[in-house]
Amino acid sequence: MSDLRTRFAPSPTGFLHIGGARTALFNWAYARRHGGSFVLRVEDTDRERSTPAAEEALVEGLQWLGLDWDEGPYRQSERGERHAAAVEKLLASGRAYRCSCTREELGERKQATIAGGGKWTYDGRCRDADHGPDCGPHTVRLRLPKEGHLGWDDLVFGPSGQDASEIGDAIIRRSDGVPLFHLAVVVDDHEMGITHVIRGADHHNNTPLQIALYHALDAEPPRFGHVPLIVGPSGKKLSKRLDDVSVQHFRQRGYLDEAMRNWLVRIGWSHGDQEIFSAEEITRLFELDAVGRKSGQADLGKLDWLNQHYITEMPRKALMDALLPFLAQRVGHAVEASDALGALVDLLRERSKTLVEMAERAAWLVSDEIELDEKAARKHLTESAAPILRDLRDGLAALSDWKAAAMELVFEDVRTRHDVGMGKLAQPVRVAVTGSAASPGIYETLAVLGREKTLARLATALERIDPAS
RNA sequence: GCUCCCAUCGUCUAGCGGUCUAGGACGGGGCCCUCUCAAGGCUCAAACACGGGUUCGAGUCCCGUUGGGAGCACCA
Repeated sequence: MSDLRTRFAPSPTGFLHIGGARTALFNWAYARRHGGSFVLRVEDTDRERSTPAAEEALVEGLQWLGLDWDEGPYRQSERGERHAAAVEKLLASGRAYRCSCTREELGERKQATIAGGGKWTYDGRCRDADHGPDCGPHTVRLRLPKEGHLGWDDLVFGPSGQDASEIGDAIIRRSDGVPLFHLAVVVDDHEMGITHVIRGADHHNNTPLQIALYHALDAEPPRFGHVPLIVGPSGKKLSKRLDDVSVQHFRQRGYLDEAMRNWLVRIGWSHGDQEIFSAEEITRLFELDAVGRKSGQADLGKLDWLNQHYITEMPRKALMDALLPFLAQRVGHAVEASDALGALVDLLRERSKTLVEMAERAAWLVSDEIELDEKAARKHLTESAAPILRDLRDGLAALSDWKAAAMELVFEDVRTRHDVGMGKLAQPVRVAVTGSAASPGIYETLAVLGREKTLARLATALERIDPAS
C-alpha cells in the first residue's frame, strides 16, 4: 500500500446527493487505483443539520455504491480540541491575530468601500493592533502575506492560484470560540495525512486561502484536484428539490448500484470510447488527468440505458432477489422467489429500464387479481374475439404437455380455423392473461403462468365478454 | 461589481498542430425483424461559440469578444 491518502468529507444533511457521491467515487477510485487509502470524515460541525440519522443515510449511500473506506468515519465535531490548539499555535507565532471589529462595523465599512467603487476585503484595521486575549469579544484572523502568489498545480485544472493581495485576512475562529470551516479542514487534512484533496470545483476559489493556512501552520500542502460540478438539465445548479438527486432516491426508483456507479464515473471522466466500466475497471483505469474541466449535466437517459444494460447482464438469481422487494411493493404483499418468476425475470430483463418497471411488468404473475387495462380490454376482449378465445381455451385445455411448442400448434390450428392473423389471437389472450396489451412472447407468457391460471384467466375474460356463456 | 474557472453534435465525450470531408455513446429519425412491448441489426440527421493572431498548416497554441459556472459570510 502506498502512502497516498484521499478522503471524502461530506456534511451529513440527511442523504447523499449525486454530486457528493461522484466526489466520493473519484476519491475512492483514485485511492484504489494507486494503492492508497480512502478516509471518510464527516463534517458535522453544523449542529442544526447534523444528526446520527443523517450520518447513517450517508454511510448507507456509500456502502450501497460499494465505496468502502479504510478509515473512519471520523467526525469533525470530535476534533474541536485539535482545531483550537491550531488556532492558539497560530496566535502564538503571530501568524494570526485577534480582531475586535464587530459585525456591524465590518458591514458599514464594506458598504462604504463598495459604494466608493472599491472592492472589499478585510481592511486590516486590527492587523497590527496587537489585541490580547482580554480585548473583549473578538474573532481570530489569519495574517495573510501582503504580496506573493498562492498557487498550486491542480490535478485537474493545472496551474492555478491567486495573488495573496486578492484575499483578505480571513476569520478562522468565530467570536464564540468556534473555529471556522477552512481552519478545520486544513488541520484535519493535515493531521490525517491526506496527500490528495479531491473535491468539488466549488472549492477551487477557497484553495489559495487554505494554502496560506498550510503555510502558516508550517505544513506542506497536499495535492489538490478539483472536479467540475454536476449541473442540472438546465445547465444551472442542481435541483433545489434535493431529494430528487439523492442516491437513496435513485435506489428506490429501481436503479442498480453498478449502473449508478458507472453513470457517475462517466460524468466528467472518460477512458477512450469505453462506456461500460465495472467497479474493478474503475479502480484500475481511473485517472484524474482524464477528468474534464467543464461542469457536466446529469443525463438521466444515459442512466436508464446503463441500468438496463446491467439488468440484462445480472445473474438470474441475483436479479430476482433484487426484484422481490419492488414486486412486493407493487402487488401489496410479500412475494417469494420461484422458478416461474425466475423464468419471467429472464423474459423481462430486456424490457425493463428499472426494477420498478420490471415489477410493473411482472405483477400479473404473482397477483391473484390481474389489473385489467380497460383500454386494452375494450380493444381486444370483444364479441368477435370470444369464439376464437373459446376454441383456444378448449385446445389448450386438452394439451397434455404445457410447452411452447405444443401451444404453438394449438394457436396455429385455431388461427387457420377462424382464418385470422396472429395479432387477432395473441392480443386477446395477452390481455386476458396479463391484463395488458404488452408482454413477452405469448407462448413464453403462458408457459410461465402455468396451465391452471391460464385457463382460469381465459374463462374470466370470456365471462366478461359474454356473461351468459 | 470583483476574483477565479470553463467552452467539440440536444447530452456525456474522443481529439493532446497535419492521420478531422471531426470519432464513440445516450437520446432522436428511418428501414428490417415481428403476436404486443421490448431487444437486436442496418441506416440518417446532429458539434469544433465568435473575431483576431502565431504557423507552411489550428478543433488543437496565444489574445480578445460573447456565453456559462464558481467564489467573494463570525456557512460548510
